[in-house]
Parts: sequence; structure tokens; C-alpha cells
Amino acid sequence: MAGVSQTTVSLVLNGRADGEVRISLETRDRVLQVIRETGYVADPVARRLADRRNRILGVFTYEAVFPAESADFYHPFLVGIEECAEEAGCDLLLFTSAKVVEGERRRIFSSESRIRLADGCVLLGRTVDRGDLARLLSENVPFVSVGRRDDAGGPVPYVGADYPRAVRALVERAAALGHRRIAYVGAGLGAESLADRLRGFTEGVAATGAEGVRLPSADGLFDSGATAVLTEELADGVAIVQAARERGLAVPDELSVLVLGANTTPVHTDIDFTGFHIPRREMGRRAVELLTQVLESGGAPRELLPCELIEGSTLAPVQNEER
Amino acid sequence: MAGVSQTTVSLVLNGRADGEVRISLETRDRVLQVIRETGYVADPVARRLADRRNRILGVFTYEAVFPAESADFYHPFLVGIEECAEEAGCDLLLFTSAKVVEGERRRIFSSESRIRLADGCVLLGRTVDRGDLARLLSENVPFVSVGRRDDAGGPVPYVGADYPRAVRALVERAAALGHRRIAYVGAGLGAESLADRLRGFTEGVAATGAEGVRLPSADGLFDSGATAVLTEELADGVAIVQAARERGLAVPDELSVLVLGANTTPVHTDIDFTGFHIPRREMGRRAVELLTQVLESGGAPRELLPCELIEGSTLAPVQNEER
DNA sequence: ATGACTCGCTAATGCGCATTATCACCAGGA
DNA sequence: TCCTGGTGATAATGCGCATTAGCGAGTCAT
Repeated sequence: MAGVSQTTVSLVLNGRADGEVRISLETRDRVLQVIRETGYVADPVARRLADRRNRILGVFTYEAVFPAESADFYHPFLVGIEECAEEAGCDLLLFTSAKVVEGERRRIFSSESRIRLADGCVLLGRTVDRGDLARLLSENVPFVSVGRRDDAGGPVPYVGADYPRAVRALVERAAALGHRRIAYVGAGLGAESLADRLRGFTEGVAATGAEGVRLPSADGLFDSGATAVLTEELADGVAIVQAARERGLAVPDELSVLVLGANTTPVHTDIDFTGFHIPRREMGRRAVELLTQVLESGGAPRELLPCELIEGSTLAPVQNEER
Repeated sequence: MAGVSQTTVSLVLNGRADGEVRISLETRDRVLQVIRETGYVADPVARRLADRRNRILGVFTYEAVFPAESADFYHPFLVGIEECAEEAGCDLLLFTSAKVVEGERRRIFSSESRIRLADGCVLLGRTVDRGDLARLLSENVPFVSVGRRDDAGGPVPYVGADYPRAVRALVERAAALGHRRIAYVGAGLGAESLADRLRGFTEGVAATGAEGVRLPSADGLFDSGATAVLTEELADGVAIVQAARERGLAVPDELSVLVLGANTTPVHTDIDFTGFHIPRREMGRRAVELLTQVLESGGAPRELLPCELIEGSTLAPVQNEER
């Protein structure tokens, strides 16, 4: 329509009419005019095949994003991801097709995997399959994990929350308030995020000289002699407060209860727990920023974002009287 | 690695080794073996370029999907959309890049529009630009709108909520309880969904012989002599109940307040309004189903889903005493 | 007039796949 | 021997773009 070659259109479209290749202003305007009239848009697929960027970022989650159960978990991250993608002019591809078998969780790699359609990918999930990570690395798929991940045949690019620092800070606070015997309730392993919390705890008690008590569940808590307890799960925190009150133990005066941010099981409470805030939205934003960086210059950037401490009202100075 | 041609691999990979084309079992197994060993996955981009199908469904929204303000509105639809896409083995592409200018709403068509990357597109929004709709139609972009839309140079494929029927049913209920003067508070125009509500109202009063009073806002309500009021917005409903109580009017005994499902302004209330439920999730599901259908056989399917009436506690028989 | 150079554009190629037409081979019948 | 038919594979092509080498025309200096 403009009486020029496909090449010329391509050049005009990509603003490559500078330096090496030249297109006269006249021709350029003619092409642009026709493009405007017809609303022509280059096929992104062909574009991508010819090895140019798509401006599409993949978002992989092991569970559905929207349903209520997982929405609470994923939502804050996604707010940040969407914000940042919008600013970067990128579209988001949700890999909803990844479920092969009903009842199972999604899989990153399947025979029909489309991760490669995206320029890069943000990985979201409480835990991530180690094999998947290793394969992403070895196949050179550009990606960034939201949440710290251990090496998987190589360093994994991630943006995580600085749990060790946050938990340690809480322990130090408790110690400063006179607590000498502090319990940690939770698995402390499985996911990196849990291991990190436990590490923060261990470091904290070591640094303050307090005595740390590890408990897999809240069961032995009241016999442990602890005056403060840190719990991974919000739900556990609620349960502990409940149980304490039933035993006539005042919270926080007789038992301080700190919550370490995990919120797997949805639970309602209006208790204003002392603990910290996981900067989920910021993590989402940063993940996209790092992904952009990876796309441009490669590498495996790793970053921990600080968690803001929440004052709350479940931490109090230890009582002086012996229990 | 298997000592065969690219063609053979393609055939094996796509299970095309039947009927027309034949591959010996021996060769097939050898190829499959290598595929398993190497974890080879066909490049989805090239695949799409070659056969013009992506199994990617676009989701266009005029505002960001995730942030809290719009999340309440979009979320239920998206649950349905994701569910259905997962079942259909499709990925979802969120057009987050559509925002060209900060502060403005997104646009479907821009110079960089990537809608065509998806096989088809689901359109989500309180209102949709008529020009955009017309262009989608004329450019033959397969799409389905969530929410009924007026023709735009042709019939627009949609799945909507049957507001006329639901509103009419509410009017009839009110009339059956003795209400003879019924008010409608709201714009009743602008978006199709509002026009549909108003139409249901008009039909309802006509059918029952009641007297309909239209009010653009709640202002003149208490002078109108209406014993029952229908309001588009939940927020308005809350405000009306509040105002009524301040005037010493009991709800529902002296004034029935029915809410027509719109929930633009987020508002907290524990009033159990009589009204109806918009089947948002089901609309999302159905939209994807219709889109699939459009992709397969074209056409412009249009469908209205019934709204379930909510009994609630803000509708009561009219008092016999004259006011 | 001839070479050197610039300007503006295009032909040709490749990306990785799906698809189609075709080919080499062997067996069996005339 | 020649033909037919079936079997199992492949060479070639195109999808729509980006990229690169190169071409014709004009300009300028020698």
C-alpha cells in the first residue's frame, strides 16, 4: 500500500531508521500513514520467532491465582507485579494451562509448556520444585523467583524477604524486655522461608544469650517455661493465645506471642500481633525489575527486602515474679 | 540424536502417526526416548507461527486487575475465567501493557497492541469503549464481552446478567406485598447494565400496575411517597437506610430498600439487603466457553445468565395505615 | 570521465515448527 | 521383467517478521 518493501516497513516500525540504515523522512511518513490507516500491528509471534523481545512476562504459580484460598497469598505479590509490568509496558502471561492432571498441582515443564513464549518468567509459590528450578537454570530460561531459593545446580535469581534479620530483631526485642527463655513453634524446614525464620531465631538467641526452645507444634509450649513464643503461622498464634487464655495465662503479660508473618491457613482474628510485615507488593515489583535486568544483562541477582516490624500488642516485658 | 528428520520428530510429537502418515513403532519409540532423555519441548512460538493457534486467551480490562479498588469488581469474574481456561488448557494473557499514558485508562488498540497474540480475548469492564468494540468487530478479532453490550456496527458477543428479569422480579415481589409506589434511584443509563436495570423496573411497574418514580439520586426520595425503593448502588442503599433511620423511618417496616447488585464504591455494611446476586464467577466461566465456541465456529453468541434473588431482610409488606 | 562515496532502499535469509508432496524400498502378481 | 501397491520416511515449503549484505542512483573530487 505504501509501495515499499516489507523490510522498509519493518525498519520504520522499529524506528531503526538511524545510523546504519536510512529511510527518507518522506517514505517514513508514508509508511506511518498507512500503518495508522490500517491499524496494522506486527504479529508478536513472528516478531518473537525472529528473535526480538515480546514484552511478555510469564507468571507461574503452582496453584490457581484467583480462587479465594490462594488469592490471599498471591494477591499482594500480583499487585506489585502488575504495577511494574504496566510501567515497563509488558503484558502478563498466566500459565493457567500448566495443570495436566486434575487434582495435582501445576507443573512448569510439560510437553506443552509455553514458558518460552514469554521473554522471562516470575515464579510464585510457597515452595518451588527443585527439579524445575534446576531445569530453568540449565535451559537458560530467564526468570526470577519471588521468595529466596537455595541453589539448584547454580544460584537462583530471587527477591525474598529478609526473614533472618526480622526474626532476629524480634528475638532481640524480646530479650531486651527480659525474656530469657524463648520458644519457636513451627517446622523450621521444608520451605526456604521457614528455614530462614528458624535461622534468624537461632542467631537471635545466640546473640542475646537467651535460651531457645524449639517446638514442632504448640503442644509442649506451656510446659517449656518459655515466657515468649515465636510462631511461624498466624493461625498457630491465634490458637496459642486462645489456649493461654483458657489456662488463665494473660497475653502478653504472662506470655508474649510473636507471629512471623506466614499466613497459609486463612484465619480471622482481631488480635494485634507483634511481628513483622512481609513486603509482598514490593517483592512483586522488585521481581519484575530484576527480571528486566536479567533479560538485559543476564546474571542471577539475589536480593532480600527488609520486613517492617509491627509493634503490635502481644509483646510485653517479662514478669519478674517466678512462675 | 535419534537419527531421524525434523519432520519425523514433529509427527511423533503431535501423535500424527496414524492414518495418512505412518511411523514405525520402532522409530517412534526411539524418538520418544530421546525426547524423554533431553526433555525437549517444542518452541511454542514457532508452533504458533506455523499453525496459527496459541491456546492463549487474552483478558482485557480497562483498569488494573489486582489493586484493591478494582479487585473486588474483577476478582469474581477472574475466578471463573481462570477455572475455565485451566480446564481448556489455555493460558491467560493480561494486557497490562495497554496503558499508554499515565493517569489515563488502558486502551485496547494502540500502536503496540498485542491482542492479536491471543487466539481470542475476553473483555472485562463496567463500560467498554464503543469505538473499540466496533473495531474489534470489523477487524474480526475473536472476543466475548463480559456484560451485555449494545450493537456496535454489528452484534457484540457477550455473556451478561439478566438484569431486566431480576429487577422486574423484585418489583413484582414488592407489588405483591402491597407496595403501590415504588422508587428507582440511580442513573439508569450510561452503561448497558444500568439501562437494563431501569428497563426491568419500567417493565415491572407496568406489569403490576404500580406507580414508578424515577430519581437520579436519593435526594427527593422521602418526599416521593414511595414505600419501596430500588437502588442501583449498594452504597446508595446503605446511605438511604441511614437517612431513613435518622428520620425515624423503620426499615423495612416503613420503607423497603432493595439493592440491584452494583457495587462500584466499596462499602462496608452488615445490612442484609434484599436484592439479587450477580453470577459473576459463572459469567467468567461462560465467557471463556463462548469464546472457545467463537474460535471454533465463529458467530456472535449472546447470553444472559439469571440472577438469583436474595431474600434479605429489607423488604416487608407495606403498612396499611396511611402515611 | 572515472573512481570514491553517500543515500535510500530492497532481495535474500533464517528463526523452529507443521504440513504436503514425494521418494526409496520391498513384496507380490502378471 | 515390469508394474502395482503399500510402507516408512524425508525434502521442501511457508508462517511473518528482523536482519544483513548489497544494489542503483546521485554527488563530488580528481
